[in-house]
Amino acid sequence: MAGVTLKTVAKAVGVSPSTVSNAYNKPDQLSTALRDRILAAAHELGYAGPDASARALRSGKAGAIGVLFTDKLSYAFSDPFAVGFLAGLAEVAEEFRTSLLLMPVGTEDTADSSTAVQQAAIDAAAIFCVPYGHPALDILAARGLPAAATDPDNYTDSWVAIDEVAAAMSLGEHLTRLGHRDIVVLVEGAGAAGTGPVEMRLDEVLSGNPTQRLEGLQKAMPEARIRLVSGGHNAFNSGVAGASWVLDSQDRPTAIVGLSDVQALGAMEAMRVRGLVPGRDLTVTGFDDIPAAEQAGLTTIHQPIGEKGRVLGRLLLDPATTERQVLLPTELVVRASSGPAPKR
Amino acid sequence: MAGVTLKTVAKAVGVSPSTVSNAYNKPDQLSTALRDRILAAAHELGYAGPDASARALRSGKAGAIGVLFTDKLSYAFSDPFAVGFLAGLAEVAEEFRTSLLLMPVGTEDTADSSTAVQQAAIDAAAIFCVPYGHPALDILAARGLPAAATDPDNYTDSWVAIDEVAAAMSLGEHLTRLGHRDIVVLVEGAGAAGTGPVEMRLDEVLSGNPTQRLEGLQKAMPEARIRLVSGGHNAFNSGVAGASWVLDSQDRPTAIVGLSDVQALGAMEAMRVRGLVPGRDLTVTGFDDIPAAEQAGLTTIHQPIGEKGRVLGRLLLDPATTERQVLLPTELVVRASSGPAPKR
DNA sequence: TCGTTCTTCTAAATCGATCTAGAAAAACGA
DNA sequence: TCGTTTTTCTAGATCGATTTAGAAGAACGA
Repeated sequence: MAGVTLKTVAKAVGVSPSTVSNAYNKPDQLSTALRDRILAAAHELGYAGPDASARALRSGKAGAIGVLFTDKLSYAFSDPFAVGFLAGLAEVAEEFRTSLLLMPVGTEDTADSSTAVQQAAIDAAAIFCVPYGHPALDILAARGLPAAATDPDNYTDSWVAIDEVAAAMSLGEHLTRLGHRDIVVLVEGAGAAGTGPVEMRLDEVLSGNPTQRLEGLQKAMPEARIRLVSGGHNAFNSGVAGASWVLDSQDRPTAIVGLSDVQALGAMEAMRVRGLVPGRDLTVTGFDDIPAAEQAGLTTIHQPIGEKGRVLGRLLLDPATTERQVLLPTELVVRASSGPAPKR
Repeated sequence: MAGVTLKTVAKAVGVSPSTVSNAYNKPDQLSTALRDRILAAAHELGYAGPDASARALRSGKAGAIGVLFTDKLSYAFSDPFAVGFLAGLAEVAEEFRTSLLLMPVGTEDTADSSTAVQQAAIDAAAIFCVPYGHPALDILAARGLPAAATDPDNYTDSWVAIDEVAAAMSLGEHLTRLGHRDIVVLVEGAGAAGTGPVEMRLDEVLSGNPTQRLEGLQKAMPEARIRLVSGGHNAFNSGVAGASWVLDSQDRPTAIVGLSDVQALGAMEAMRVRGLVPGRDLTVTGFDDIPAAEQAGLTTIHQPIGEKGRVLGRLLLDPATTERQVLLPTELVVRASSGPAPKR
């Protein structure tokens, strides 16, 4: 069973290894009769076709693109935004007969993160929300693989993104129009588990999307008091925790802005538990417009999540795509969760 | 930049290729001084470390496990059950420093499905809800890779599953107790897109989970009239479509049983649109207990979704795991969507 | 001082295919 | 019939590393 290679088959049939290889890869390079004979012999010997690693080595094509995540891989699947993005990417990958290799790169640890990125047999890499300066990016760069990112501030010049600042501004303007002058922003915190929600300073916020979204908010609400609170990493529960902490404090804002929809949905849940109605008692807004946002009636910034994945896929796989940098449109979607600030 | 290999580095430093290889893989096989010199030279030359394909070929380890899906890859991400399973699998994969290679295998087309399964450089395969007899499984078998499945009736003797029949029976008994004698089961249909919902015969239902769940239902409800309806593949929209068709028909059942939660949730949506209240006007039940089921108040069969992935991961990666076949527990979770059948 | 054991390093084989260049045979045109 | 093209097949180099067995030198104990 084991140890059956091209050579074994070649010897059995009485042809050269090259011919057997051709039987699999270039059917028009040999007569049909011989090809059938080879395939039959291969089947009989239990030969499963050319070895993947060997083929990858020789031909230089791995038939897979890697997807880099900062977070643990398990988070990736719990985050609807990531899931939507992956679905889009997968669609294009399928089209090009390419598999998707998911690679967690850890948050900061160089030694660990390197292994996956270094050892992976891939043709190209999709960089999904990995902050600038992450060690894995250097490793990737060293490999010289084509890469495309979901942020313009990444090391590669291929990316698909949205205008985060402008999007956040339109949200900020919406809040301003509604009269909000005192808001709390739920951000993703570095905070270790168990420490509970904490108030953060602007400079503590990691780079990437969050910073730009904050920047946009501040620009659009220059007169507002903006506080930052983190309930943990980017997840529903963190939103619940962060918002609960805010709601139970002596100093409630008039609006809670989740920097992602999942956090905002968590905030809505925290309100529900306390008998508060989003949009009436307190305004809650999100970011991204994941499917659940619509059902929950969450005011948020819509961005074409699946399309982001699809465009990135084409950036990596489709030679016909000449554009290297794609900016997708966003739109403020006003739903029931936002309402006028109560008079003071 | 390109063409920098182990040899290049070796020549530059003036050592043998083996030594450079050891510098990366067996640091204790050479002096620290030399190792540093090698690594420095490598960095300077822009060498990104041992080539993944070559390493995989020589050492026989790809550092990845493949995940086989029947459906299109993009569906995998839209299905909460799949997502939960993947999250669990990913957790274990991470632990073992292994990446996940997602491989769609198409529904039936041999030629197409083979490519991914054949070309993938993987150490083992996770077979996720791929029906028995699927051509990709034969290809996989021929490769002689370790494999584990989410169904006991698959070709490999490693699997993690639930007792589908028993689980379905407990659901059937629940419905019987509530007085239901006329039910419609929403099944996944082969139906091409655009054909609209159709009534199906039992023998038209594909093998695997669905058949067993139906079997359990029938066993527990011998006197009931059980009809099968398909609104398409396994998705929310299909549930909406199938249920709408049923609700608008002249011959409404007293209960709609989704063979998966997403279908059941679709059915609830179809009811909502029509002003019907699940549990009062009509009973709706699901299967799997995905997160959304709890929020929606859906009566369903709970199964440990994430754990299923974790166990499968250990089956494939953890040499310490001796068990080959794991049966996970299930539980009927009664929520608001099921209620007594109206008196006739 | 001499054999013995470590440590450090290397030569050459090997993993399993694909590719290039070209030979042998068959088909073709005039 | 003879050169020319096309079809069919092959030899041998090559992709880039890892591995095995062992050499050279250093350290060690008695």
